[in-house]
Amino acid sequence: MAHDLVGCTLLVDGVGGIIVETEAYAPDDPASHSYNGRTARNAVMFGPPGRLYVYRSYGIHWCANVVCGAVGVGSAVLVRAVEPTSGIERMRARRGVDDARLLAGGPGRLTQALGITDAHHGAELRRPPFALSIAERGVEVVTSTRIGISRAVERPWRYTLSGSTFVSRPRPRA
DNA sequence: GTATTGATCTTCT
DNA sequence: GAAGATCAATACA
Repeated sequence: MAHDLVGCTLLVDGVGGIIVETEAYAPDDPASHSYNGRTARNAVMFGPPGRLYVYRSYGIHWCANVVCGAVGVGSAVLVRAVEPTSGIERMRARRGVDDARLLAGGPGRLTQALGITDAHHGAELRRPPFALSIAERGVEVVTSTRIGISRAVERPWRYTLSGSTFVSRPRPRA
């Protein structure tokens, strides 16, 4: 799922772009919020796939995940970066920056640029205001280790669009 | 260019 | 009480 989401287009109320960076989080994964079982915060991860799991990160930002797998599994894909294609001026207004790479390059930036908050927690991605369209064929995806975590660091579950300059960190940290 | 730190909510120990 | 799926501002090289 995480691999296939790269290259797809994600819009919220017409604002968004091409997903260029994702990370996978699995139930048996110490870095996953679902690792210690179901809680009030992560309950959406254990629900039906295709919904949005939104959580507060470091007390400041929102981060957006696509719930996948089956009901009761507890698996999700963190959307880490988008290449802006639609509603760029609205993103600039929300973010207060000019550089397109800083509009939605990073999980916290992305939610701010697309206007995603806890109000969208549990929402279905197939229904408005969301729009998720399939990738074109021939998308080249690079696999690397995840970033920003301290547990299960070795798992190669980060997926980026080959050659994209809109990822949160161009080079995976060594 | 890299390094350090403050912001400040939720969960886990 | 500490740590965390982060970002931006500041200080240095």
